[in-house]
Amino acid sequence: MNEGLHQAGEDYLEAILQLQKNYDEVRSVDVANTLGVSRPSVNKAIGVLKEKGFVKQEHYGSIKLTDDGYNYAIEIMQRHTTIKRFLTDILKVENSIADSDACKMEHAVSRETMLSMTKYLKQIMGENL
Amino acid sequence: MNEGLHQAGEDYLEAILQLQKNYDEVRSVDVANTLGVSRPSVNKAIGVLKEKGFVKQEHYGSIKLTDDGYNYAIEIMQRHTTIKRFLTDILKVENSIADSDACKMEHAVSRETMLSMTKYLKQIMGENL
DNA sequence: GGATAATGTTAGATAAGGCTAACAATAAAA
DNA sequence: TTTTATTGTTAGCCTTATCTAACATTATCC
Repeated sequence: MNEGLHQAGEDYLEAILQLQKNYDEVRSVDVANTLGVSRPSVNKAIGVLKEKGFVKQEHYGSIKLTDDGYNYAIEIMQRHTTIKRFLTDILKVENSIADSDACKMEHAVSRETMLSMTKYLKQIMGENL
Repeated sequence: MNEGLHQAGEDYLEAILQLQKNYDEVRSVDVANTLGVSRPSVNKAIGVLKEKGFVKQEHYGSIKLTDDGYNYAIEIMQRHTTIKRFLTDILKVENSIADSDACKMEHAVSRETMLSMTKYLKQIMGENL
């Protein structure tokens, strides 16, 4: 239980967090649309996330993050935000490319590097952050 | 033919390039040891790379990169080098972490971002590059 | 040069992550 | 409140990437 997830699992958590912020119920069809996968794929993925204790869902019910799932999702989202900001503000990468790169990089970067990146960003951008 | 590869395929090409630089014959057992996978896994992966025209190998013979494979491998290696240098020299990430992060990031970053990163690195590091 | 070791290959299994088709349950509309 | 549409679930298949076990081939070493 509660091991780390790979890219796919993290993407699901992140999508659920986003939807949870905008709507009071997270439906699996919305997760499917957000991620561009089929409903059965969501179903299977949610099953795994349930087993690992990141998500809860009753039969035919809506999807909810557990505390662990929420914390995990928040971390991924922060990574995304930080990396994207780094790419746009420091490296001057165009917005949409920065976003899609951040999507992939957020799963590849260690905690140590994330910390260094955050520190650097603060140091360079200062008030403009 | 000659489509792009995913992480695994790129890792194989990169390993082959490295071995090719250090030894005159690239054997699949060495690729296996380099990447920490089994010989059959290498065998199968090489089969795919052959189909895609990145590698050639005769039955029971040694592994060689095609021109396409070489160019591809060089690009991956350059990404690795650039990202690692960025992490160590700009973000001050510790060497071994920078290396393992670069290993993963090299497959996740767009050409555009690589260009920006290279430019930034030159600009900041100047002569010390 | 023949025994032994190392390497390459094949076959078949497993796991993750995706899909479609079909059915079940719920929600929406008439 | 039926009918219809949408959504959730299940079953079964595909692909990728890995593995082990077994066998084939090549190298190495007396």
